[in-house]
Amino acid sequence: MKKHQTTIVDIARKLGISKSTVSRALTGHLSVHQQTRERVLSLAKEMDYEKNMLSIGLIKNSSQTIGIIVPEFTRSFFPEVILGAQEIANAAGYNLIICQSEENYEREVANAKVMLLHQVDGLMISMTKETLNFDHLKVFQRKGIPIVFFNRVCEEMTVPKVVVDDEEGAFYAIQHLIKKGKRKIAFLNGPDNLYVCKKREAGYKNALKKYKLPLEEQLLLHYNLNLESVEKYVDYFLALPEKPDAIFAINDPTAIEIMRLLKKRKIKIPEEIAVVGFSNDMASTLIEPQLTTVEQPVKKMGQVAAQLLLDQIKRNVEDWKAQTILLGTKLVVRESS
Amino acid sequence: MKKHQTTIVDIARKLGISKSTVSRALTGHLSVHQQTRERVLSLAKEMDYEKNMLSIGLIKNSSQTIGIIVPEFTRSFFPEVILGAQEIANAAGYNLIICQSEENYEREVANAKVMLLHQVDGLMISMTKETLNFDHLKVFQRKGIPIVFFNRVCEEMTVPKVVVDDEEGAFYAIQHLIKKGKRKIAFLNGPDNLYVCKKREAGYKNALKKYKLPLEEQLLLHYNLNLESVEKYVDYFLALPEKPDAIFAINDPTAIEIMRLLKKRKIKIPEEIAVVGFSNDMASTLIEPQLTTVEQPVKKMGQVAAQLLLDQIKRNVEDWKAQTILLGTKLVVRESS
DNA sequence: CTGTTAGCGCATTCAT
DNA sequence: ATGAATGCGCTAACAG
Repeated sequence: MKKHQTTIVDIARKLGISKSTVSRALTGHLSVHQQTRERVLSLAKEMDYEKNMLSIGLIKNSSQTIGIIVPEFTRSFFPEVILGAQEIANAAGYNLIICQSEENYEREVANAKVMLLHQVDGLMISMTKETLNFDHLKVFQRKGIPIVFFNRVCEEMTVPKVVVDDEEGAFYAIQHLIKKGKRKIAFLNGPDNLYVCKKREAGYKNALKKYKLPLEEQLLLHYNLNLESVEKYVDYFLALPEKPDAIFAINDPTAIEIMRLLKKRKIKIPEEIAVVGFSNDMASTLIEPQLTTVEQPVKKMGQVAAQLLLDQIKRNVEDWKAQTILLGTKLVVRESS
Repeated sequence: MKKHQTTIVDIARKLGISKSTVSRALTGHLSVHQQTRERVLSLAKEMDYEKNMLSIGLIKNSSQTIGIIVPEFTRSFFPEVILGAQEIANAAGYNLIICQSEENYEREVANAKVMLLHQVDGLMISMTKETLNFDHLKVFQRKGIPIVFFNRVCEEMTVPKVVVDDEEGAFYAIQHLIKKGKRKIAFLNGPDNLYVCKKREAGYKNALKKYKLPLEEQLLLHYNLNLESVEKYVDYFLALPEKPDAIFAINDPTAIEIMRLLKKRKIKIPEEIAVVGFSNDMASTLIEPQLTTVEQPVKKMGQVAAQLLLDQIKRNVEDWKAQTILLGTKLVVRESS
């Protein structure tokens, strides 16, 4: 049980003045006698006084917090996004409540509820891979609480979104492989309800088309992002009458797993099969051969999303703008291709 | 600007009843007419009503949130601790406010203030490597808000702490190297104001002593955990008249950096120099050779710390118990030793 | 079973 | 320059 916390009333009583004056002194109001102000400030410090944001939030109808919901943060991607968001939010006097949905729709719904309970002033979210119903997010719009999507965005909601230019990133990755002489380029994609997956698939197809390579169905596979199931897809590729000479993976963990499996099967990378990932995780320089991958401006994504959110927070609902920001990618060529 | 949010008064007015009844219906109080309850619940849903935790917190003198301050979470360690903490906290109806101090004392102080402002019911913290003054944390004790330290703990504060048994972990790591025939075992340690570093150093010394190996000053170095400076320590080791035949690193990132540098210098691992890390980061299986390291029960650390905190929250200040929990480690032998 | 009243900590408006 | 009064949204004690 928490103790009684020092309040402005406690300070007022000790000083024999009214709580209004204490409040004014504490908030830096001009019309307070210099001496009074000093007495208040010094006593406040002595009594370990801290403002109570709950009560201020109640008055201001604002908690000065921003909610962030991410699928996970055991990999480096989301933590870095959060880092960027925190930078911007803190500078504007906002704090973050972070929740992990753990790729679970029910948890995401629960998280959204938590955000509402805590009166967040805005929400940043990257959805789970299984989220198909968006009622839990539409509530925010109805309530006039702005939402910004990042990375995993919702197509059917017209709110600001921040994504990397996945299509372009994938295009350059495939183009790079083609220029390296690869002709049978497989793509182990993620689930096709995810926007990023659709976009990267579009980039993949565009590149094949531009270089007049056939789009072969058996080379374009979708999987559920569960690393344990990568093996069966790799084996499928290897069992094809004409093996692929390159594999493009939907993300770095997938690419790294593919490389591990190929190495286990004594297949030379990149000579026999080249591998390219997406996202430039820290791990991509640690493995051998080092992974060629598409770098995303991850921290910037957090910064941009947070800034968009802060902009919306200041505006009236009617003035909300639903832009989608595309952040550029960069192909980092290493040894795996 | 956020819209007006539906309140119990809005519901009460529409239904022509008092707000107390609405409140009772919403909190599941028994003494509410079945029909009234249903009308309230259905209208609440229709109007997107959500409770306002700010006002409840104000009444209950509790925000139902727990604060967590960590130095960073770009590496997998802290995120996983948080994962464990969140599991326990959520189950008990608490939410998390997470702040990163970014290894910066000033930020840590600012973070602590944020926690106070937001009326957290308890604080979990792993300090920055430069924190030497603890006034910003002692305030919590004075205010009756419990603190639990984990990983990077404060020796001079008598509060619950959760750490892995660093001494034992280091001991087994060194013992393992000795049994592999290594005799000149270097230790690249972190700053010696950190408790973990002291403990691992103790384990290192104990092992040498037990196996009657001399403690050589030039083989025991302290560095500031900034990976960029690892190179100069490695070069120092390599320039010794008698090179070490093994290097024990304070953590996995350090070990991995050491391996990178050794490989660059064409030194065979583990034949010429073995390397052992500490923490079993995800990356340790990705590099070649795979890293031998001391595994810590990271998620469990978060769970235990959160549970200790919840226990304290329930208690009166006088009944707080300051135990230090030691979590066991496990040596994971791989190819680097 | 329900309504009335008070109060959580604070900012703010209206007095003085 | 200061005090008194009001209200943010809600729960709870008290009164019917």
